[in-house]
Amino acid sequence: MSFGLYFRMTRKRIQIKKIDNVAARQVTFSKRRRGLFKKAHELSVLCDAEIALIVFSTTGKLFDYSSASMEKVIERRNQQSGKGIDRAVTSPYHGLQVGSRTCVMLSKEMAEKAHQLRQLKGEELQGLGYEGLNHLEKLVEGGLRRVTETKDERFFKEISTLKMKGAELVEENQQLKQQMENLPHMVHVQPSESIAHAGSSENPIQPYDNSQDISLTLGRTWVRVR
Amino acid sequence: MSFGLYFRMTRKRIQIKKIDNVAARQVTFSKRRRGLFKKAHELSVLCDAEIALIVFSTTGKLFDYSSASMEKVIERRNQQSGKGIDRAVTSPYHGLQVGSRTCVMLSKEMAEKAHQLRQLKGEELQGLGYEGLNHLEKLVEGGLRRVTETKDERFFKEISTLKMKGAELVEENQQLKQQMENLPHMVHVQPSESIAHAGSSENPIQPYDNSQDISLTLGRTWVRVR
DNA sequence: ATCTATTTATAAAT
DNA sequence: TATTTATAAATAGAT
Repeated sequence: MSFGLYFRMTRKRIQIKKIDNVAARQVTFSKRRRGLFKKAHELSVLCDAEIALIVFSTTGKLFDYSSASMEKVIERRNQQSGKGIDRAVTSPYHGLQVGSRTCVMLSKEMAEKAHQLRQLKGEELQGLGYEGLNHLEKLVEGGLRRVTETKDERFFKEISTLKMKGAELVEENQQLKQQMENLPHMVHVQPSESIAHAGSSENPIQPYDNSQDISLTLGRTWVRVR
Repeated sequence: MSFGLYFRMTRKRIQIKKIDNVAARQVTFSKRRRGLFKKAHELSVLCDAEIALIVFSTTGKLFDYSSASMEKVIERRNQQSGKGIDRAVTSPYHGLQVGSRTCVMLSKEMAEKAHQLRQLKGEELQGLGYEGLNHLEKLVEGGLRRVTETKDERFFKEISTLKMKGAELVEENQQLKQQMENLPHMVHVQPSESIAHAGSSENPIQPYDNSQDISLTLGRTWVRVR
């Protein structure tokens, strides 16, 4: 047996996108389906979880697994995710006067606010009928839109600020270079690799104050400060 | 450090039985639940399978995943597992061999793809019922999400690139100032308000290439360049 | 949460 | 379809 005479291109990492080759797709489906069901079972046993898993192959074949009763799990989910139960109480606080505030009313209002807040986060939706859910959805969509807009505004603002600052620095550098170029060539200037710390104060050119820069986060791709 | 003085009993194989320790069980639940959902998603993408996965933790918390619409998958299963003769309804392509593609079929598929494309743009929605619209909505939402994510990634990348460029400029700036400081004070340097354009070339200090910087930028706590 | 030694899953070949 | 094997991914236990 010889080592390293040829390189195996096989058994490599794959990307998670639809497998084009039909045969390969079926093989993978078969293997991974087994793996998935095994993992589902293990999770249910190890952690005492209730699990329902339904898989349809491309060809329409059904595979399913449930730690208990499929119907029971599905029903439990239906209740939990707040479907079906349309309480007649879509607006329980109808008729309350805002002006006449007692402590009792305030605490009720507080509770209601908390409830609304949780609903905006997608919780406690059981009491909502179609109308209510639709209204809530519109509300959240609007919120999402505004959040995104705000975020984008800030991105753009930051970027344009940075561009300006960058341009200023470029200009200043050019000035400095220009000035050095125009100097009598008594001293030969070369780029220095290490930066002697300038503890100066009387220098006509103010040393750059980098006291804040220590805490500058440049994200993942941090600059190598040579 | 010494070798072989003790044997690690850790990270060993585990048996698939309910984990007694509550804390450990919760940790495992969290880890394995993530893994399970990931695998489910991968299977749906790789093999174009339709999947529904419902998990209830011991504490009663619901986690679910569906490659399409949960309700649709469940409904499809109800039909499939309940009756035996449901094939014709659920899969209109049943009986067609994938391999035997004629020109007619290809053109049909093409037309179908074009139709789907227009639906993704919000057109030609007449033929869709509740389930179809819901599925489409999920699809478009997912698309929106990915577009936003991609956009954000680029923003961040640009910002960090700009920060790097900025840091380099600052450094160069410092070096230049340092060098000037160390020069014999024959020439008095003062900051000029107007910038003479430096058309330099023989300068031993490489001029900063700002040809790209027009479209670049830099960070929030940016340096104050006086 | 983060780190790794190990186990487990699995892609490609057979 | 099952088996094999190199490699990638998941994860148990520790920190």
